[in-house]
Amino acid sequence: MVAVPRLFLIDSFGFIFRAYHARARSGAPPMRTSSGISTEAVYIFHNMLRKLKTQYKPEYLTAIFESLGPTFRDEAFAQYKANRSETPPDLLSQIPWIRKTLETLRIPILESDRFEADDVIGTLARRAAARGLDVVIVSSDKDMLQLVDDHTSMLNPMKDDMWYDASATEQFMGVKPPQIADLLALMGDTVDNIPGAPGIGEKGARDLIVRFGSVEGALEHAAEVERKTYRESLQNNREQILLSKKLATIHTDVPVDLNLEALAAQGPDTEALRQLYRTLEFTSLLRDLGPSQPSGPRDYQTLESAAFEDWLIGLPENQPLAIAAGGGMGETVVACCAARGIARSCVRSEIPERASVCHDLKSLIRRFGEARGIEHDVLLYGFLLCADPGACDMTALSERFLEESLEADPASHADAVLKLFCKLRPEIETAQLEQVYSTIDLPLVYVLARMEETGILIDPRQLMVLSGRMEDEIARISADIYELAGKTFNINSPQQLGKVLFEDLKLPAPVKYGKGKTISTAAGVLEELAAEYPIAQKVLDFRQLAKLKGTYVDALPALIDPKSGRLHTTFNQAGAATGRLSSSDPNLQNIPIRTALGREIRAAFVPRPGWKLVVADYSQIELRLLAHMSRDPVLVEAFVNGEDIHTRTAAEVFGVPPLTITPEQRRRAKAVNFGIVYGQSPFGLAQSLGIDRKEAETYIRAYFERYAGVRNFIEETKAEVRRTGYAYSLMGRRRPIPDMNSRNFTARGFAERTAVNTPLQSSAADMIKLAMIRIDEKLRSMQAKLLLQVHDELVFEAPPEEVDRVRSLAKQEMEGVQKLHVPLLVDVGAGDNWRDAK
DNA sequence: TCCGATCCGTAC
DNA sequence: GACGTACGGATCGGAA
Repeated sequence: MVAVPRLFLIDSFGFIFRAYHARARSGAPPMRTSSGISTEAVYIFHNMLRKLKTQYKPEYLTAIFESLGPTFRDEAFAQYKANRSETPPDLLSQIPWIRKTLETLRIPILESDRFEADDVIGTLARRAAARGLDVVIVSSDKDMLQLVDDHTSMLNPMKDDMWYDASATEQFMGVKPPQIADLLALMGDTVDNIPGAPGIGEKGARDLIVRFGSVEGALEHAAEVERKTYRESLQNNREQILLSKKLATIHTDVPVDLNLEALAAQGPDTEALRQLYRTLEFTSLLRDLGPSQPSGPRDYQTLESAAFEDWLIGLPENQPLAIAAGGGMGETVVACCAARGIARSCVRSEIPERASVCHDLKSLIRRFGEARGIEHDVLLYGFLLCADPGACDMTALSERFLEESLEADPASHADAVLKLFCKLRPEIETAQLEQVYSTIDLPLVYVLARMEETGILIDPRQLMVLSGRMEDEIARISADIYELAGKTFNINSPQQLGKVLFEDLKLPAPVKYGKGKTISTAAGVLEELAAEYPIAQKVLDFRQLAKLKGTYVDALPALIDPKSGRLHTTFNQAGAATGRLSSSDPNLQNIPIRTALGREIRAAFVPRPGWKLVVADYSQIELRLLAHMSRDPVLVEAFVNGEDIHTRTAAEVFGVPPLTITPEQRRRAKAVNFGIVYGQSPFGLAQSLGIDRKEAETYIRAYFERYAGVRNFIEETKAEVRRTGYAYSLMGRRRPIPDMNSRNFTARGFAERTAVNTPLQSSAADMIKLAMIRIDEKLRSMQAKLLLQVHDELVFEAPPEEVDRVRSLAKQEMEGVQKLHVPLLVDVGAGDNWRDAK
């Protein structure tokens, strides 16, 4: 006997909903990638599909969806089965991935924006059966069983691949398949919002349908029903019951075509599948696929200038052109990629105006002076999506998003840049990150490029003098330490130092040993010993001097660019997970300020001769953002009234009038405020204040009693991040926080603190970036220059006649950058060096 | 000889 | 274990 070909009809949303809710009910934490994409439903759905294909080898199959295009998000999908609780965002966000999965598995999607999936399935089932096919409905919805007949069966993948033919259906439901709508009409279905007959449950409904054959039969013979509640329910709810049957009945005659050729089973697109697994971090599936083909551009030519130019000119108008630069500064190779696999390279010293896509626009601008036409920077795209500073160089982006290792030549780079653009740009749009990109990150590139190019002047002679003095002091302190230790050793080696202090000299070792083999000699440990053991204080003094000398006093002069005579840092826009900038080579965001010696170093940062440095810094920006986001009345009031926030906190926590607050009380309140922003624990606060945990606990308790709005904000923020997997800034920048549901106590605690801190730090970062863009715009018509950004501070250089304008411009733009529920305050100062300008 | 891990300390 | 975000210097030990 020749087997009849089979058509599998997959009830996609029904399966997805049930799979998702089964997991949610189980209380298991949601499955996410390290970048925060929810993947649980995708994974389950994918596995179901794969099993379906391998186990049953259907000749034809298709996945039915409810609706078409982007509207399904807002309308059809959200309202799918009105009684279902609102679609959780982490399920909604998986729908595009599920569709992508179907595409890569080459399973055709059928959807209709006008008819319910049930009706489409019903209609297709009947039409296929009429053409002599066997139909298998893949669903976990018992409503579907009404479609079962001699040619149509149902497979429930949620229930261990239970098969339902006509007899199994009758056994399972207690009625024949055509009677299932009748059964549901009486018993109702809360999930599908079918009211049913009040007072008649599953058992009663089954008995009635078996006895009378149908809803209509039961209604007609209602008077014969012995049980009073049933009888009256039938008699009194006639309309509702008939409506229920209408709702429960699946239509088999909606106008959809059955195009069998389009539904023929095909093998998956293996390369796309590999990429998908990579993105979704389905590592075991990835392994099953085996190794990928290495891929550079297939068509790669090196051209002479003229031919290269001709090629560029010949490219279609709106085709994206990716660019990458290679070679040393002397011989610069520019490679362009116009379409996948097609790259041309040429030795040139400028960026073609035609180029529109790159990786790290700022470095191109620094290198070539200009890069006019570039609108897309895949470095920034990648970072906006994953907020992982370690994942955004070309190598990491290729690994992470393209599933391939990157080859070294510029043409392969250009090729990969284009591929990344094609992949990341749509993700930026679906993640609603386009706004942040176009209003903040992209325009900031040009501002930062100018700042780096300008650089800042330091006075090396001042530092040389300082270096000599420190050298002497270090020698003296070293001698003292060796004297006290009774031998010489390398004080810079924590290992040797620990042995000397805690083994040779037998100082009381810290309770907490270092994680590894060494005993901690950290400052906190030494501080506790300093009062009793002079050597501990000496080591602290040594450390401070050695640190400042090595890291700043001696290092900075060596980094002066001989061409400009200035220091040119690199600002990394993808350097901090919160969206803050980072600075390196040299890092000018950690120049000392706290100690007198440190301030000496700061004093070596000077304006060009005759000019002034102007410094503008936000006062308490993160606490103000906390006030804004939490709307805590006490915190808001304090800022609105322009109070000293730490004094006010002290007054609240200690329960006394602000005027009676002692400096020590204020100090403690300040630590509490810091702790709040960083997600404090009693232990951390105790540590930072040198008090015991109990006392720290009483402060925290008192704080949250007085600032209940802050406590609510913290709890709500954590809940939100737990639910969505992301922390967001006010501007919509996001950071995946994957560990909120970790079973690992430490990892979860860390995630929770990050979840609270990130919205504050990210929003502050976005705000100062926006202010920089606006200020830079106005500075274009002036001589003054923006030189540095240090998270909440901007440093300018201005000729004397522009100092006042720069001061007021900075203050105005920074304070007015964003309207909050509390005022923003910016302090401005000017002076002959960085220390004195503050 | 180089490179990464570790410890430590600087900034906001 | 324990308070967020970075960068970098010095040491140390293993790999090349």
